[in-house]
Amino acid sequence: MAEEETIQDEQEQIKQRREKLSTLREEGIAFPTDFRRDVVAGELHAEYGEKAAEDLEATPVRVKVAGRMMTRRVMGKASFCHIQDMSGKIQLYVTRDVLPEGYYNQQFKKWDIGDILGAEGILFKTKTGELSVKVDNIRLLTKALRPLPEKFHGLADQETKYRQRYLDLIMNDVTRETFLVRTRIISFIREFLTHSGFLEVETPMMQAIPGGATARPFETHHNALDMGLYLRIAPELYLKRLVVGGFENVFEINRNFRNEGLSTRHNPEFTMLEFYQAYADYHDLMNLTEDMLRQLAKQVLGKTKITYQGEEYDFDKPFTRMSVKESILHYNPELKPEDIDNIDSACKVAEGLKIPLKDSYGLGKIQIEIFEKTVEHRLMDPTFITAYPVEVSPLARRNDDDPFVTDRFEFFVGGREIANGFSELNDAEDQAERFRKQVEEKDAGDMEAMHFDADYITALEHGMPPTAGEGIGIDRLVMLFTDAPSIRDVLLFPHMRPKA
RNA sequence: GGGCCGUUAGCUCAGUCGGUAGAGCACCGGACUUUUAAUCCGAUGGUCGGGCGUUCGAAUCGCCCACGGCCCA
Repeated sequence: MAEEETIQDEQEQIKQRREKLSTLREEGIAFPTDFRRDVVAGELHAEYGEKAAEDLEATPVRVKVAGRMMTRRVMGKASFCHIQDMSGKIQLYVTRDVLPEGYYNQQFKKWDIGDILGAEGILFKTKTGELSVKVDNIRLLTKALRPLPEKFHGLADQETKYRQRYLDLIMNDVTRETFLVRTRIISFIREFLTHSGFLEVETPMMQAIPGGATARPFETHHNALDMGLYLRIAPELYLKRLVVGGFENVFEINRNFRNEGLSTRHNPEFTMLEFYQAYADYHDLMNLTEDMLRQLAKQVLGKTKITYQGEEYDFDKPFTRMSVKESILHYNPELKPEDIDNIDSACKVAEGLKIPLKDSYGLGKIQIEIFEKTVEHRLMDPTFITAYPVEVSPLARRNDDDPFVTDRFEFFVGGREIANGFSELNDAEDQAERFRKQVEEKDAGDMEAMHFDADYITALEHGMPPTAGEGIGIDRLVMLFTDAPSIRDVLLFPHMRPKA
């Protein structure tokens, strides 16, 4: 059966390449490991790209390069090819007469596009001025058995780009650049927070009680302990335990898991930055966020006007700040404050907007439904929305002047939520009461409602200093900065259904 | 979950009214010592996503399924 599949799988080109490999095996070591390069393509272009042909001739530079052969143009006794390494491409000029007798025809010409080569030679410029290596020693380091996608159109099929990301990375510069930017963003944030006095930590990915967010968790099982465990939906409660423990400023950049549907904005596992700062409040975090994102744009993209899907967002001008209620009234000018101030009129507004309501919804939840329906997608330039109702903020500190809302904000760009932060609820008794409310909702059938985490309450009872905390969705931030329409474009290996 | 679109050679794509499947690139053979989508000559390559049905005959029409994309909930 397996044999049958193999035969089916064997395309003509793969067969030919297997035969070439078989010959290589007979001739010696088919997969050598002893070649060492001394430079990568990007360094060569940076250092010698601007040099005149005469200068390169006057002081010969000898280099060893390696990479995947991406193109080849054979013209009788001479050939050009490009090899690609992590930093870019460099052209090789290979001629028959400087190689050992028979090597050019019997070896080099039998290699295929996609094979991985090591080459040694002198830098020079071609007639058209392209920096190239005049090769006098070249070896096949790895035989590729499968052909690459077509050189001109590259790899366009979305599904293959996601399922075989390595092909996408080989063929598409834009894809490579996207993931380089992703890494630069994460590096910048790590350095920014570290330099601001935050300590990077790691907290459990497997939790007995999944806390810190309202979402359905993945469940797993620990065999030796014979107990159920959950993949975390957020690190929040553990990070705040660390604040109780005296690690006053901490951050973690790591994966969260949520057992929900997939979309252009949702992947079951996604990367989150969470950070906590003691002796600070949510205003301090809004300021920090604004500062960090502005610097991030400058440093990573070299500009503060970001183009996303044809729209431009300015990170240079001060970010807008308004409350949930203000934003609802601002984007629904026909509404008066009293229309959303009590549950009966708010229900009418929601019904007018065709928002399905549940009996369990209080005024706060209804306001948020109205906000999500009429405001969220219109928050284009960077905007902080503040004063979220207590009802939808079970871990946030109650506002001193208006106990209906919390000292909380969310941050939006391009109509999408990027961050969520608040002054932390460090009143253990209030927190216990909020957990009880959540458990009631869970018992009433809300699969996303929180568990009661007694251990966390105990931690709070030991005293957590006044603290503000925030989470930033790294994937959505990367989407924004790389102009990616789907979260799958910024995840190296996005979740896919099994193919067959 | 619903709607729309897509799935044809290794890759990128055509395929008319239902009548035995096409191109470019890649690959194979040949020519060629500054090419860069190299060029020129010649040849090979197909489970048309899967299944069922309609039909003398299906890549094409119908139904079901799978996977993907976009939009909506």
